[in-house]
Amino acid sequence: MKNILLNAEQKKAVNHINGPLLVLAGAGSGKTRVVTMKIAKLIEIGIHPNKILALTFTNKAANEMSIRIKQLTSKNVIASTFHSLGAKILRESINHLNYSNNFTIYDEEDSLKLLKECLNHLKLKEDKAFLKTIKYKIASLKNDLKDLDDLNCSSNLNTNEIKVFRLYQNKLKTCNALDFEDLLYLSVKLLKQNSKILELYQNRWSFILIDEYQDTNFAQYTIAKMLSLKSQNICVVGDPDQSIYSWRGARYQNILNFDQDYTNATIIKLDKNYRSTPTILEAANNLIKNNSPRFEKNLKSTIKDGEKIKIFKADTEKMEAAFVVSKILHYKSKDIKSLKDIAIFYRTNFQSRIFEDLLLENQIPYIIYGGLSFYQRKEIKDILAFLKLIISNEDFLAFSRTINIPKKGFGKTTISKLFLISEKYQIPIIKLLKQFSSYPDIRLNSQQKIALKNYLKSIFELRKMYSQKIKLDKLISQILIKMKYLQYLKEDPLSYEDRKENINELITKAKENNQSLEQFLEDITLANDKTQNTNENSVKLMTLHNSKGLEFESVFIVGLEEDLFPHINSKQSIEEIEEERRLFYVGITRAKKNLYITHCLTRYIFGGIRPSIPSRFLKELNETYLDQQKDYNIKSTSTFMSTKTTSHISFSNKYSIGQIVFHKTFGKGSIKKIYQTSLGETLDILFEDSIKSLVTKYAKLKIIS
DNA sequence: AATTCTGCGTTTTTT
DNA sequence: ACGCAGAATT
Repeated sequence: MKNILLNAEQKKAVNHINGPLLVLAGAGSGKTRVVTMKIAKLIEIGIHPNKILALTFTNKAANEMSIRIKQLTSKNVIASTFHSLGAKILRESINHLNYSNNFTIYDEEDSLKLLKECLNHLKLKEDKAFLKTIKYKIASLKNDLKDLDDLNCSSNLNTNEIKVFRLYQNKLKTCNALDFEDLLYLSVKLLKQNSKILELYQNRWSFILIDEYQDTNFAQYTIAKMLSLKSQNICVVGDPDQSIYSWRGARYQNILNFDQDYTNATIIKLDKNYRSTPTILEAANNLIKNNSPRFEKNLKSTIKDGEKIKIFKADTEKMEAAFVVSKILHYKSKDIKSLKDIAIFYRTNFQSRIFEDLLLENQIPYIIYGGLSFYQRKEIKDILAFLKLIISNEDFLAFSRTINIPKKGFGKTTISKLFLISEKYQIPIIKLLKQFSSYPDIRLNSQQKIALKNYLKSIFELRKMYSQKIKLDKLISQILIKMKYLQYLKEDPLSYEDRKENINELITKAKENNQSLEQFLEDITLANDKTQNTNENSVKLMTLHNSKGLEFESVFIVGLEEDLFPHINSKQSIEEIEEERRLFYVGITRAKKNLYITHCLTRYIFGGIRPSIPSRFLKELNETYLDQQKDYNIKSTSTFMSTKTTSHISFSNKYSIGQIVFHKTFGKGSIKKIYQTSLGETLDILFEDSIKSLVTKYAKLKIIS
């Protein structure tokens, strides 16, 4: 054990074996290190790896932890999110709750669609605001473990909302599906209801470690509590000042009350920061003091002081991006920093676009973390829906998504009616349709009848192939053929190339997959792999929320404007403002050496230019740590501003063979062939490892030489 | 009843 | 600028 690399407090935490332990760890104090080293220690003293359960908040964190533990001990330890843990427990044991073990998991979009179906069913207006509220309320009730049966007295739901909740829960069951919250809610229900099962899991994991404990909600807190009740070996690590998920039910009180929840708890504070310069850290400490009451920390840097924090006031969001990109170009051109050490953080996803444009113009590789995930794309979800139908008779949403692909006269009304009939007879939707002629209330026109028969025929052919153990990637290719999916995509030529490319990527991922189809689908729903390409040496773009747990040499936090950050929807209460402030605190403390903070005087938003007021948080940063940037290298900006205009200039002779072009995902490539297709001018381009055919009017290309 | 058209409102953060 | 829900059209 390389305890030598740990300080006294860290060692204490690592060497604490039995009994509840709370590690209050400030930003950059090496908390994840402590968790991984502690696990290594447990294995070293002879605890079987299977007995250890490490819980994290994101899949990325879970994966990283597994990898680090593997490196340290060459053993596999289960590191997962609470949601994956829930899925695992329920997959094994949900039959005790009268559910089927082969349930599917509905993501946010699916769950909203089902909720819409409920409103329809109850003849309630499909009002967007209402939909959002009810979704939020249902999620909150589940996260707070409120029982559906005593809703009337305890909840703030009106009678209509209660009806919707009931119906929604019923429909989920009809579809043999669970939503995200169910994974936690039903896990608790199961563990509470069945002491044998509880004991089974208590015995399975006798050491539980939880990272980012300040972000646990009541359901997660309860799962942890129940599972560790017997062994009492629970170690939680976190920082109340980094609690940024209260809108998802997180309660930072969980970490503050730990010593009351677990008697004999040992508390260890880590207050040495190994990440940031004193300037950055002091500024962050100062800022967070505006929140009260807090658990006072005295986080001290261990590094020699560094540059001041650079503040830049831009006229427009374009200038803001230009400033950031000019700084990055500066670092790049002088080889001062590698691109992978640079990150840009923003409050909302839509802010990323302008940075993307400018980075692309300047041939700076970048990766966006988060945003619309690959698996949330329409075409991917379509294919996944077909896959779901291969293994499910019940999944109504999968049916509803696919029945009209390609268009065959099935509209919303007909589809909803079919669902109601299937509910009425309590027969799974696919089974019902297979013999629709024996149900007089299924009224279809002759075109629909033929189309439905063909659709089902294809589904059953696919099922047959599946039962004959066809490879997953081949199965997807078969879906494309049988369902005429690519032809369907061509109906929208503007998006065709992109979507086809995404499907190819899905096929590639399927090829690498060695697990069951069920597991593949579950992983995709829960794991939400959002990384787009693998170029390590690229600038990272992400929301502040996504930045938690990461660190970078140089960080740009952009858009420090009232109503954007703090966000306009988070200004109702002091609590919300304080959470926004914690979010800023998280962002600041990600920076190791250089921190830039920018804001604009005007911003183009909702299709119009609006004046922006500097964020209140800027005033909360102590002047002594700041350096106002007056100007920046305009020269480089104007260059790329002009290239932007030239890129709009005409097409005919724009490209020639042998030219080098740059593409966001594929990188640099040379043009091998130019020809016309039905979609217009098309180029075959040789990229690093492959030749791609790209249609010039759709693919974003930049000519390099 | 489905598809096509059009004008309106919309954008917080994520498992 | 975009998507989506109602209106107009088939």
